[in-house]
Amino acid sequence: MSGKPLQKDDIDPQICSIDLRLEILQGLPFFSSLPSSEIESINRRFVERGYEAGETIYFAGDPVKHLFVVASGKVKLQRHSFAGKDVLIDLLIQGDFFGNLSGKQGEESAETAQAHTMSCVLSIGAGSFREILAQHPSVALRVLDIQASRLKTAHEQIRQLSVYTAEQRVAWTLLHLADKLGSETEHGLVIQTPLSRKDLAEMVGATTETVSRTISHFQHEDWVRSGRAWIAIRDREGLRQLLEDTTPSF
Amino acid sequence: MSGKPLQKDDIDPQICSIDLRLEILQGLPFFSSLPSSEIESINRRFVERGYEAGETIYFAGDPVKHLFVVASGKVKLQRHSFAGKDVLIDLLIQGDFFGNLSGKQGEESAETAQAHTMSCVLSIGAGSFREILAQHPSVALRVLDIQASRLKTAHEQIRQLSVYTAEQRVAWTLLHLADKLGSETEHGLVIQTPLSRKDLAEMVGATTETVSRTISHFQHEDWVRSGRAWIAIRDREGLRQLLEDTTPSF
DNA sequence: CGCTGCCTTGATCTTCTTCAAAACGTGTGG
DNA sequence: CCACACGTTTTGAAGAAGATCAAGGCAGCG
Repeated sequence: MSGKPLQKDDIDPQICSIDLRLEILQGLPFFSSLPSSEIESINRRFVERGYEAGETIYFAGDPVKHLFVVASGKVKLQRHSFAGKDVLIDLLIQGDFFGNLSGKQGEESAETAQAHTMSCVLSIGAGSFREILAQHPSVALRVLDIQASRLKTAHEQIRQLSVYTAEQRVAWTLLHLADKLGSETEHGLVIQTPLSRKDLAEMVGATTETVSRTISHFQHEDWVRSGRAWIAIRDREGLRQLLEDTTPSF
Repeated sequence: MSGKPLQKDDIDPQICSIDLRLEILQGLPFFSSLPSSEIESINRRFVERGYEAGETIYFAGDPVKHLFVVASGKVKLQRHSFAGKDVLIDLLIQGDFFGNLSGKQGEESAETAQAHTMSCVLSIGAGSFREILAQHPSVALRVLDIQASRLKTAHEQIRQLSVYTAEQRVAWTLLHLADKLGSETEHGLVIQTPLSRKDLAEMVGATTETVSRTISHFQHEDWVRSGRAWIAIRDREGLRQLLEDTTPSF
């Protein structure tokens, strides 16, 4: 066993370089159809900003006037409830957008956006983004597709919360995260982001204790390996079997 | 007490008249910005069809090639799990769209769409709808807004399932349905759709027994009045207080 | 008028939360 | 480099919420 299971996001202090910006914007699924000259002009309308891990980008209730795009790092969206019972709605990675997509200026966000790791985030005024969409229908259609697929994921999450046990939800969430963030290492398929028991608990709608017990169980079965804020999957099949008879494609 | 609490949807056998079609399409939030000549030409690209209550429009797993719009009646979207454990994801009313919004032809639906009451549904090929969107950016932007607001609702549902008790979820769902479908009658604010305990159970992620007990409780408090497949709300405040300290705006 | 399916109510059992305390890891200051 | 302190994680035991199993009641319909 050598070193930490999580690979450092080796990003310079200067995390928001111009080069990176252009590269990200070109790589965005919804801009990829545009000529690069057009992308460069769009690039000029974006503003970048770096965030420390844990720093808040905006709070639930704030009037949000911008659309944001994750250029590097990870951003989490969460909803709050009484007694600090938060829910982690989504974990966004490079290329994902969030914030105000709609025309309504100053709409209040229902979610808090927080940098989960050190991140670079691009932003553009909601109105400017709308102009781009109006000028480039192909972009609007791509954005629509992405929203549709997000809605699908959200619906699957609703189903999952409705019918699964806590253990099944943890298994499902780990498999989901592995698809999104997994990378092979000596420890197994490591989910490449620092993931505390609390984070996981807020994703599956359970307490940290329940998640801890569940992970312990998974470890005894040798399905996963885990430490402080990291998890690696060693046996996808084992986890998948927990969902047996219940898993559609998603 | 006179008659049934639910008002009949007084729609002729001929539920899909041409008049209705045009009226619906004009009333759609995303077409409202277009000149009526344009709407008439769009109208010609839609096909209508009536469904009996309980009839399936498409099954989960089917390749769906059309976008559908509810012209009259109610349509429910559900996801299935093992052992008949279904989840009622959404209840669509006049003007709501569903089906294949994306470009991908023949994409498999994750949901089953079923007529909850006798319904008239308009449909258009997914490709044709895309053409309309591409030609009319204003329409695309409106559709995008609607999707965004649906995503918001879905996220709120996720939060709710994560932190609320079954009783709170029932209360929340009733208030939500009252906003969407409520109409004042002598019995109170009646939710205008036949709503069985099973339907409610599938909406809140609980068993029919739990829902039944909860409704009984609410009735004893005189917050609601209910019978076979109908519910009326007599005291919004009572229900809302159950959500105390926990309710954001949504 | 009796059948069928929905709704209600009760008793028991499982799952998960809550409360509590100990073990562990990590970073800090001596 | 070690020791201490803090936050996270683990584990245990008790309790509550909800599911399940089971039976009886009621409404609508043939």
